[in-house]
Amino acid sequence: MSFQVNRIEKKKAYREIVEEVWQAIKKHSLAPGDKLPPERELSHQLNVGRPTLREGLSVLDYLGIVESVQGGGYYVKSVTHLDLSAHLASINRNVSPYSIITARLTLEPEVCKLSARTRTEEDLNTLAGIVNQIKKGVKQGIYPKKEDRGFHTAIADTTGNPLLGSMVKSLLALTDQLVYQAIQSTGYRFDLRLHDFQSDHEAIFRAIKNQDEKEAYRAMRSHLLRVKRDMFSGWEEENEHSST
Amino acid sequence: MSFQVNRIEKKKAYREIVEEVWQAIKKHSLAPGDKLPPERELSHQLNVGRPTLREGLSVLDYLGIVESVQGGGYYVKSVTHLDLSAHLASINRNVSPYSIITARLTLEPEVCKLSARTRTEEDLNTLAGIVNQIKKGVKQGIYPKKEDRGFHTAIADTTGNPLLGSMVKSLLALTDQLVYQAIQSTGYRFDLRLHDFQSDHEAIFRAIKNQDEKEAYRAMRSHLLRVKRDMFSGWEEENEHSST
DNA sequence: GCTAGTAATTGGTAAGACAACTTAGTTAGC
DNA sequence: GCTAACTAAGTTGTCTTACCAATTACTAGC
Repeated sequence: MSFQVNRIEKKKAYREIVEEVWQAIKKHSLAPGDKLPPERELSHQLNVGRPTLREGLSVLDYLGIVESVQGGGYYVKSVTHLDLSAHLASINRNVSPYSIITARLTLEPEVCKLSARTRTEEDLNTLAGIVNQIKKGVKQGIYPKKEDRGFHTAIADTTGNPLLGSMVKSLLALTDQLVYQAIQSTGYRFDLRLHDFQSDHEAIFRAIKNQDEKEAYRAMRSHLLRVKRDMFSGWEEENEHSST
Repeated sequence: MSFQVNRIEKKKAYREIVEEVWQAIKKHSLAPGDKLPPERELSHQLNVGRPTLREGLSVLDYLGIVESVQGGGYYVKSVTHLDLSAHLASINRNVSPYSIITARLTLEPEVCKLSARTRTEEDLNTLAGIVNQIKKGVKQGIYPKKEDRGFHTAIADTTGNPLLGSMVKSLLALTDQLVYQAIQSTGYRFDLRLHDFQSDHEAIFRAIKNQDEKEAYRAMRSHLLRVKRDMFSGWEEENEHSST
């Protein structure tokens, strides 16, 4: 056997473009909302042809990292994570509301438990703020959806694990998308009992604050079970079996 | 408020190409390993220019759904899930081996527990086959990596939940990638005690077979903890803190 | 079986027509 | 005078055709 050489991998140009732009965003050289240079200029800067540049930008566009508006330019979208699930759902028909809530039930209680162990005092402040905003919203009789999502993602972030954060966020994005679809196509209305909803969140927060792992797990699980119940109340429960 | 109209969305051509090809794969008109028509021909069939077609194919290539080899053609890769994590890792520096194993520890025991509840007799046969192959490999003193991965993904699949399957598979793909990187750059060698490794798998299988949810959780957790220990033995444990 | 040459195919570039948006300037109405 | 609506020119993304380079697959000849 001859000596081993590392395979020289000539990266495709479009991949380098994807990484280049992504890195610029990661390094905050490009902030959400920023405008990228025009195609003609950028292709010259990167020393690639315009069609090649467009291959890279198409990937970023498809992934939801940038947005192109004809005549306007390319704009950096605000992404805090790589949301793969969103377009997975648009293509994969096997993803049902039931499978989403089951996945959340599998993942989030454990994440919550981990959060109770790893959360810092600073994390606690963030969470407290969100819980307060939720309380305010509920008082006005509205469902503070944005804050709800924020609460769940904030917990995932307190674990300091980017993978867990990404997974939880993707599942939440999927939830939004599918629920929205259901409302659009069937007029289905998701009836949430706001009061329980709020006390659930407070219980979860309290457990994380007290670093009570067991209770954190239990509280999150019980919360999601309630959401699941509310989602499927009056619905055919056969969904359970068509969730392959 | 006036009547509601659906926004007329003029889809970008490349997006239609992505969905068209993806659908063909989903419908099994295109099986893994199949060769796509040449760019020029396909672009003619789809009635688009070649650079436009390439934008779509680039997305599919980046997502790992197809593979292009220069001079060879485009081939459909065998994807059972959308493996986004691989690219996430190549771009996101925050993903450390530690965060991967932590994510696995968070997710897989719960998945295993769920599997104990939902597995069918057929699933059991599949798992038994894999366990047997692992035993065979261990007997020969080799680490049956492929079978190991197969075991974990098979368990995820028995839950019947495509999201859980996708998440577990992505984490496994990430593991492979990062471990490979570590070996390449530092000469690091991952020393696994094969015997324990095998008995772990048998214990997990037994628990799932007996539908013992609690034991399934415990067995998987203990298995992953062992893997974690073996991975980091002799390594600076400070990794724990740089896993943001 | 091996090799060398040829065809097929992807990788990448260049230039241009077109469509949609932006901007600035102009006009109409108050 | 001031604002709002229209207009026209410039900017920018969208997509096409055409061309060459690099790599792989194939075939003929030995």
